[in-house]
Amino acid sequence: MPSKYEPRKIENHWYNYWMEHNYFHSTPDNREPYTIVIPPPNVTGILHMGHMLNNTIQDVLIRRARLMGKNACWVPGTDHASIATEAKVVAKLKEEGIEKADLSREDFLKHAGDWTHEYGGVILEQLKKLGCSCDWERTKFTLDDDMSESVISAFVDLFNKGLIYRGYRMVNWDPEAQTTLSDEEVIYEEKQGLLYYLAYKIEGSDETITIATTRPETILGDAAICINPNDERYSHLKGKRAIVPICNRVIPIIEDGYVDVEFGTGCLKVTPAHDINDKALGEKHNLETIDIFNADASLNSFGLHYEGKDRFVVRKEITKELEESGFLVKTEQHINKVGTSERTKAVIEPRLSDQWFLKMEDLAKPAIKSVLEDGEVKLYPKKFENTYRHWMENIRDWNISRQLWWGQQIPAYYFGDGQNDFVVATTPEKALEAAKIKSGNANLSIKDLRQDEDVLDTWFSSWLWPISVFNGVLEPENKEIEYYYPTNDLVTGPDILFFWVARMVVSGYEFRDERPFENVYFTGLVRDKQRRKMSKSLGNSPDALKLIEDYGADGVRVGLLLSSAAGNDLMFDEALCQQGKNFANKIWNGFRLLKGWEVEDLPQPEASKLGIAWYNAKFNKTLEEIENHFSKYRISDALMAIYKLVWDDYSSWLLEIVKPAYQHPIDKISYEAIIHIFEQNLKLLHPFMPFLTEEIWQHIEERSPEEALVVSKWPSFVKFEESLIKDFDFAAEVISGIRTIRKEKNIPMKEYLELSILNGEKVAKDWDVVISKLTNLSSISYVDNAVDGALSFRVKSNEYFIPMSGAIDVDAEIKKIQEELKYTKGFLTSVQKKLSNERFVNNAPEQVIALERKKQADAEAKIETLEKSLVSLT
RNA sequence: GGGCCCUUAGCUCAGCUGGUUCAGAGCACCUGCCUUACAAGCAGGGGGUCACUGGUUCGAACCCAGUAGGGCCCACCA
Repeated sequence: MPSKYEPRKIENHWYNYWMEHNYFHSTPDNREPYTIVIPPPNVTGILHMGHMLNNTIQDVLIRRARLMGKNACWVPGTDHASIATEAKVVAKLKEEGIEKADLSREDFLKHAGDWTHEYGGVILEQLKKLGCSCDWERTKFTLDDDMSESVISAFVDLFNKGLIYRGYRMVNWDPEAQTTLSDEEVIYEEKQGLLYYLAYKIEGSDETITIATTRPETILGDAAICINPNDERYSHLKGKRAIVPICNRVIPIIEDGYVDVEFGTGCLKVTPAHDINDKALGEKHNLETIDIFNADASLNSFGLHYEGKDRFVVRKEITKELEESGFLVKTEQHINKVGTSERTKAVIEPRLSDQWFLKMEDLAKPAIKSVLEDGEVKLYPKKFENTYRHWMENIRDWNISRQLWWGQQIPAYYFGDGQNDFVVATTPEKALEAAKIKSGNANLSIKDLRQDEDVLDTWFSSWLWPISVFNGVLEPENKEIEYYYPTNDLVTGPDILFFWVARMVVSGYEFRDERPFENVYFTGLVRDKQRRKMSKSLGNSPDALKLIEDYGADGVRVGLLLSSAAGNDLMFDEALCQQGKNFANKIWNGFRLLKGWEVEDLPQPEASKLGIAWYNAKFNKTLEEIENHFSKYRISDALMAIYKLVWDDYSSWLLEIVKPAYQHPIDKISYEAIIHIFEQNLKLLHPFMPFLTEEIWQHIEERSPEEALVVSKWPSFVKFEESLIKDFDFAAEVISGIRTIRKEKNIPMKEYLELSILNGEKVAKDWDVVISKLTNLSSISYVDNAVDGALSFRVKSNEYFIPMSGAIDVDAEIKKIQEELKYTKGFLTSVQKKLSNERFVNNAPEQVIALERKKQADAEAKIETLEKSLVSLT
């Protein structure tokens, strides 16, 4: 057996083994279900650190649930990610010299489908490398036929309920992807820009009026100049008209309290087509709306000689022209917030267009109540409830249409040119039926129907995910959905709280009248050591598969989990994976030790018996802690508790206690107990380190497939004697004291020491055998007086002596004791002060007072011991 | 502009209901060990005015107020 654990050799083997025996597959049965739906990654994405963290946590939860005898079901899948994927496909086609505009919708979808086939699902294969125990037979893709049908059916349902409407609104336009975006998909960034002061001539006079704008290129779409009615500087201009520079259009000067007299010059230009506020002003004052942009945000014919040029190019050029013709008064530095597309990074343009919206206000109500009042859905960490509340209570209608092809096409069918000449139906056939009725024209045919060109927002499919993966939209009463829904835990990043989590809660109540999940665990962002976000452009994101190669999947899992409290960002450092790998190796070697033992029918040494009894107590105490951590989703704390249990308590203490002398056999009773203990440890470790633990488990003895660790049983808590742990801790202090003396005096381990013990701390002497074994003592004796010519140390009020041949530095001993004495006296004083404070004695709970009394007694006893020693030394 | 959160050892973070010797853990660091499971290891050790100021309390890392610094979310001010 190699002395180093070699993960590469065994990981694939065990993953295949688990798959062959179908351990990850779940079907409804009598057991309690435990369900997680994966946050579906982009179908063409590759595994990054965020996925690794996120899915490791899910796997820990699901594997633990499986061990606890629940029917664990983890549904994997991918998301079609319409904007991102379509953008990638468009770019790829462009490279091949094909323009999207030259393709038919069908051809484009075929290209996109092929692309998805080629790259899609890579990420799922990578999850397998990480050890994720998903039920792969259930793998879903948000564009699968049944998933799409669910989406369409949900759309029709909401439309029929009057919750979906079509509206001509100002929306966020991504000129690069040439689609609208929801408000959530727009990211505002502060950018240093300029505030341009432009002078407009007043009609029929030489006077000018100066406005301030950040967007001089939009003057060609101006519909008015607006002043504050209370602003006396401009009151003489009321009712007059101004002339827009360059295009020389005459526009009214209007008044509105909206204008802030403090900002800029106190008057502004109104461009209803290109600003949401201006649009409101335009409607209020009945202004003309002049859209000067094309879909790609280049100027159209209203742009005159700038037609065809991008808005940012025009901004520069028009500034120059305005300057040359004297309209530009001045410019000022100005920081403004610029909206950019989450996906393409393009600067967003507000744009008026026909879009589909979902009314959110009423839908949000049960979702607000559920999370914030009833606690039916719990967020971890809790602080996200505030964010959730704020968004939900100020929710706005959701723009669900996208001007893309890659996605579910909106099931609206137009039969005429009028505003209302359309019907909504799940299929063209049904649409035709409806259209015949609505139009009153029984001769309509399918050919007369035009389906809406737009597709639905990707999130409009993923918000149904926990329901649709179990076909709960199309068949609301099927066995699967009734069994698995509501799911238990959701693990995801806080960045999609609004996009996805909140909307799933909404859809859960709308479509099933029930929460979609009980607990939401938000992971933090994975950052690099310098706290920078991991990103492709920075190149600071390590290659996930390479990490698994280098440290083993278990090592990486442990590394990621060790320092990632829920909701806290994780500063990733490969050293963490190294720690995980070291831990794996530690466990591996613990196993090698057991394997090397020869077992015989011998009487069990007292030390082993005690050690084992103690460890069992310690194990159960730790198990209690672990359960507590899990119940609060403190996954890294749970792991750390196991880490210390296995490394410190099991390896460093227990194994040393029971380890037989070199080339001696171990007694059978101890051996069997240790094997059992080791197996219990492996069970606790399994959710975190599935590969290593299964490998060892199967090496301990021959196991049938049913006996695999992955489907074994999580240890159940057994009551334990606290006193065992206390006694051990005391003994451990004594051992540590002796080791310190060995170290200070450079006494090799091989050399025997004698130990004399003075005094009466009521400590079980049983542990003497353990102390003796771990510190190599030739004898232990109890004495009534301090021992001369010995080094000493104290634990509580016990004093320990180790006689030394050769000179003892008495002065040093005295000094040491005096220091301890000083400290203890100081401590005693503080305790006494507390106890003599009447208000403390009267107000503090009895327990606390009793404890202080105990502290006092302990300190007094210790002082007595110390003083006696001093006397005997001097 | 509004809201939320954070500041504890060199680093990353626990510290749950104010009260156990409460000032902790892991890593890093220092010292000594190739001791026959493991140097990816063993044993031992150092290290913090709990951001600052004030208040409440018998008692504060923990509660309250303010100050400084950091972060996140939301919002249409040209």
